[in-house]
This record gives sequence, structure tokens and C-alpha cells, in this order.
Amino acid sequence: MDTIADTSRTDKRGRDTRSAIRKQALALFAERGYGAVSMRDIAEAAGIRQGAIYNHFAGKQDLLADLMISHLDRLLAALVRAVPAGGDPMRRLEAFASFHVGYHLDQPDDVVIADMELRSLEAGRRGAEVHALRDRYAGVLATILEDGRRTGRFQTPNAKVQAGALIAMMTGITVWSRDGAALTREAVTAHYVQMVMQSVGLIWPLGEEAGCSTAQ
Amino acid sequence: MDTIADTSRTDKRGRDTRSAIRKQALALFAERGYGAVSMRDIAEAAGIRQGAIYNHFAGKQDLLADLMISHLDRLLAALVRAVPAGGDPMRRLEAFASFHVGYHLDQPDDVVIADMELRSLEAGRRGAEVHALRDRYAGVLATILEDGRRTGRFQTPNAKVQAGALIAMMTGITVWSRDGAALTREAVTAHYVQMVMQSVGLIWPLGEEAGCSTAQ
DNA sequence: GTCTATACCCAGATAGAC
DNA sequence: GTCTATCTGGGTATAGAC
Repeated sequence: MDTIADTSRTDKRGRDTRSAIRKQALALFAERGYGAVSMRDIAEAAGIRQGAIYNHFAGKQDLLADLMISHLDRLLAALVRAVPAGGDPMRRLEAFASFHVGYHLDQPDDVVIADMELRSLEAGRRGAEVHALRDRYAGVLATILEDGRRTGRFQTPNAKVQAGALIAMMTGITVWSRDGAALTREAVTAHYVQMVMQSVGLIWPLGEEAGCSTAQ
Repeated sequence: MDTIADTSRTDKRGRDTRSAIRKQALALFAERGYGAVSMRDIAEAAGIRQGAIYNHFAGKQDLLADLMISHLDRLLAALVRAVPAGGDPMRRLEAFASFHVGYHLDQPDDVVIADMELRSLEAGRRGAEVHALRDRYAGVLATILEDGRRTGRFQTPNAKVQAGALIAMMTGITVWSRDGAALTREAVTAHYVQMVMQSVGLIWPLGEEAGCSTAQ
């Protein structure tokens, strides 16, 4: 059930088979979905034979869990760097939205797997770990919203519900951004940040004359 | 490739096999995902043998396409009844949000299939039809947002982007509402409507302190 | 229309030589 | 660690009796 080896890097010939498997599996799962990809497909893309995958991963499920968990670990680590733990909820919300959108634009394959293939991940220890990591991520946003609500800055009915709603909204980016976005990265980010900030009742962008919003 | 018969209702013994197949397939696809459900599973749930399904559907793909298209047809018909074609964009946006949330709470299985199993639907005539119906639905919302933006009532950067974002947000309901919602139907609807209305820069609920763009 | 039986294929995983 | 070869099981779809 578990990963065979966690530390392998390049072998004598300078090729890192384990990394190649992960990379190709990620791309194929994201493109076709877990169920539609065979171990033979992955092996071929990685330049090896099917049986050799089992020298690096215990099975297809192990491979999927490995991809999800390593993605979520990186996501959470990057989140901590990008969003301050305390301070003005408005600034933290802006930072969160900006970070989330940027990350999804940069790593659409990782993200789409962690979102769409949850049902493909069989229950068990790894599955619980994945869910726990996802909950931690959503919890960061929920805390920001709750802080804003409690101090009267945000107009939000329920921090947990809204956290789920906003994450769903921003994650939907991957659905349409994959096929040739007509918008620049900055424009997309600005749009989503504006929607998020307005959704908690803020006037956005800031500095629009004493409380009243007008289109620019 | 096509459906065998479109009009069958109950047979002599009062049993409608075709409807039973559709009903069970819908529930199973929604629960486990298309790829994880076999024709044998569906047949067993419907109380027949596996081969008998092919008297009603040309294959598994045909069954999936049938479920998606009939769902989208019903969704669009209900949308037309619930949301007026013209008039105040604010009222139409409120009606759209309220309708969408209510429909997703009522028919989570239909909705989750049409959203999550798009990748399982092979390209072709039926696939194109599904995408066209989905585009029509999103187009209704985009038109509302554009009307509001043009007349200066909504603060929205890009009607098409925001339409996609709001639909993704509201559709995410199915993810968490399936396991014992702690909120009443009315509370969930009110929360989401509020988030949608605020996300276009409106003060919501109406009648909160004068001076800002609450427009009638 | 439904049944039983089966053709046919492809999946994930394993064994053992090198 | 990788290869070839194979085991084992499951899938969709079809054939033909009733």
C-alpha cells in the first residue's frame, strides 16, 4: 500500500525514473482522469515498461495518493508564506484570494487532480490524510472570514459556508483557463480578487469615494 | 450509438425497465463515478440481467449522454420558468441565484453527473450537444450580468468570467450538501443569494443604510 | 424483452531472468 | 532496477434460446 521509496533521485545514468513516473502520471490523470489512464499509458509516457512502475510505487492507488498529498503539502506551505497569520482580515483575504488564483493558474494539473479525483481515491489512511489537508486549507480561509465577520468588517452570513463557496468559485478557474485564456494573468487575478472582496460586502477596489461604488 | 427507443413507458406487467435503468444508473454514477460503475452493477440495481440493458440503450456511453441531456433539458426549461427574460437585472440575478441553488439542493445527482463526468463523455454529436446546453445556461447568467454592468448597477469586471465563477461557486453546494447539511434549505439559499448579490457590488439584503448603490 | 452463455479485450499486479 | 512473460479478474458487448 505504501510508497516503495521516498528518497530516490537520479540513478547512475542521470535519469530519475520515479520523478518521470510522477510527472507523466500527473499530466495524464489531469487530462483524461484517473480511471481512463492505465499503468501501461504511464509507463510508456515515462519511457519504461509497465512492470517497472512497481519498483517505485506499490500500485495505482499509491501513485494517486502520492500525487495528491505532495501537491497539498506544497500548496499549504506556499499558503503560509503568502498569507500572514494575523492582522487586518481585509488584507489577509486579499492575499488569500490572490494567492489561490495565482497558484491555480500556475499548477492547474496538480489542482485539478486534487479536486476532481477525490472519488477515485479509495478510503483509508492516505484518503483521510488528503481530506485533512484539504480541511486545513479551507480552515485558513474560514478563519479569515470569521475574524472579519466578528469585527464587523465583513458582511458574511456564515464563515464556513462562505469559505467553501469562495474556494469552489476560485477553483473553477481550472475549468476554463486550460484552453487558451484570452485574459492576462493579472486581469484574471484582479477580477477574482474583486469578486471575493465584494462578496463579503466590501467596496472594491479601495479608495472609491466615501462608501459608494461606481464603475471605473 | 443512439438510444434504442425514446418513448417506452410501462410494459404489460406495469414495470418500466427503461426508467428503472436510468434511475439506478443516475444514482450509481453520482455516488461512485462513471468509470467505477459497471453495466452489471446497474442491471443488478434495476432488477434485470446485464445483457438486457442493451435492449434499451446502445451502450454505456449512450446511457451517460442520455442522462446528461435529459437533465440539462429539464434544467433549462425550469430556468426559463423561474427567471424572467427581461426587466431589472438585480431582480433577475436574485431569481437566477435562488433558482440555481434550489435546483442543486433538489437534484444533486443529476447535477453532479453533468458537472463531474464531462470528461467521461466521449467527444461526438452527443458531447457537443451537452456542451451547447451548458453554454446556453451560463449564457443566461452572463446576459443578466452584462445588462447590470452596462446600466451601471453592477460592479463587475467581466460578465463572462463572473458568470463562470458564480456558477462554479453555487454548484459547489453539491460537494458538501450531500452529507447531512446542518442548515435549512432556506438558510442555504439566503446565504448564497447574499454572496452572489454582494459579489456584483450590491448592498444586501436591501434596505441597509441609504446612500449607496441600492437602486430601488 | 429477458434470459444464459460467451466472445473478446484490457486492466492491475506478479514472477523470475538478467 | 528493468525487462519479458504471464496470471487473474473484470469490463463491454453480442448471440441465440425462450
